[in-house]
Amino acid sequence: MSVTTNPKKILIADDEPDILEIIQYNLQSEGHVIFTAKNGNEALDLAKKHQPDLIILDIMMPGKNGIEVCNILRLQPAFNDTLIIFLTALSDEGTEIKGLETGADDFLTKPISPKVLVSKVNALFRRITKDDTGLVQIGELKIDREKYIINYRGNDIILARKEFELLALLAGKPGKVFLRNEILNQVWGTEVIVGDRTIDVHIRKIRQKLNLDCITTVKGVGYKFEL
Amino acid sequence: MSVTTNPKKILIADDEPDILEIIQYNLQSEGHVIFTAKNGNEALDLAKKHQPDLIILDIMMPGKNGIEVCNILRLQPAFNDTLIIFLTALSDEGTEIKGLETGADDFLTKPISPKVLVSKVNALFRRITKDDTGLVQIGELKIDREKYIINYRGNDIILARKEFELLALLAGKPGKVFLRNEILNQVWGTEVIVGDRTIDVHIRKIRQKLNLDCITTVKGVGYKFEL
DNA sequence: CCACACCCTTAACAATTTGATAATACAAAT
DNA sequence: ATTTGTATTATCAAATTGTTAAGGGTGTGG
Repeated sequence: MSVTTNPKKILIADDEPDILEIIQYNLQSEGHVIFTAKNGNEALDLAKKHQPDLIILDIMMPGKNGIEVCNILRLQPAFNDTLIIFLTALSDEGTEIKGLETGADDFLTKPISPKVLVSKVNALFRRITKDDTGLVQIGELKIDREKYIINYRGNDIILARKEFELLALLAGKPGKVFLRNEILNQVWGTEVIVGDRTIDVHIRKIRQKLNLDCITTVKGVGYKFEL
Repeated sequence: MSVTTNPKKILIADDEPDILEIIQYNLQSEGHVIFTAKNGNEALDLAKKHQPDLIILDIMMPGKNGIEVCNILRLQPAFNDTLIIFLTALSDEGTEIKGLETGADDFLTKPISPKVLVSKVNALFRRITKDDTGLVQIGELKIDREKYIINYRGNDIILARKEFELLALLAGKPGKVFLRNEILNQVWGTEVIVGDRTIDVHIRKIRQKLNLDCITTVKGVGYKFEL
């Protein structure tokens, strides 16, 4: 269970203290900030006050129930981007659909599995947080697969396609020695056949352009990336 | 069952024809465009070809299973924004968590309830569909998607439809390199087939009309927008 | 209905960049 | 010294993109 690098504000509303506690504990372990409410009205107050990124709402609560709360929130533009997950004891399809159509983003049925809860929460955050998964960083070297850019100490370095793919491959697993065969398969594909010296030449160009001793030759085996 | 105003491309992969058909039927009724695959490899091919907005993957499939397919897709920047839902017969918590951590956005367990399926799909689309204010601004460049108008430093610039769509696409994610394939799919659609030089010509016209060095060529890969 | 303007695509050729290879030099191990 | 494996460099062919002009299609105003 890793600590999230990007902590979020999460509001949990449920009338059962046990549930509240177990959810709170597990999401706090992920590094998030938790607020708890015991009923619908309290949830609304806290939501307005703290503008959480995610609200976990039990459907069955005294006072306003979860769906009512969700409806009220969704009417306010301020909560357009707020994620909402419903919680319910009933594995009732009708309720579930109603909840989703009300504007919820997901649904959890009790009994709750803490691991599933955490996974779902992370999945939702991953989607709305624009964390470019195409970005790899090793020390001061950044590799952005999406932008096709290598950046070292703030300087952009232009690599040709094969060079880029080769470096991206090696840097993807720093320390791992890639056999020449592996490299050929990954970068050139299994169809193409190229001569023995081709890889060397590209490695040389990368070393030259990066002007950085980061690719080590393992004689008779292959190459590895290391800072 | 409302018809969606914003049709999406959805790829479904499952080895059971019945499941395939029932999902296809229900999502088609919502107005979406459906592609189907019978196994993992076929799914990968179709995904590359059509760049769907959502992929529904059965976990248990001959050849490559759903999780493998997901892993492969998530490594490619072009599929960063593609939604992925897993499908499985086992209500196996371990598998579910593994799937979500692989980069899936949601999870459905068989037997599938068509209504829940549709609700979940809609919930996901609702969340990611950009709040199309129709107005995008990058630096001193304003793009009004509704009025089809480009404005740079106060001067309106008239672009033809294709030119506009092309620029709007690139400018939608500044810095990101769009593969020629991606561009073709987004601007021309998957049906139309145009020659190799068509994109270049439009790019040239945009560069000319904007008289601004904002579109960079990444040889062998594609184009990107940057101010 | 015609003339005109404009959009999209394509063909043809120019310009550029890339990637593979050969030839040669170097280094370490046997 | 010889063998094995890698580094370096220059060179050339292939791949990719840029540019221009031309033709078909569509719409508009007279």
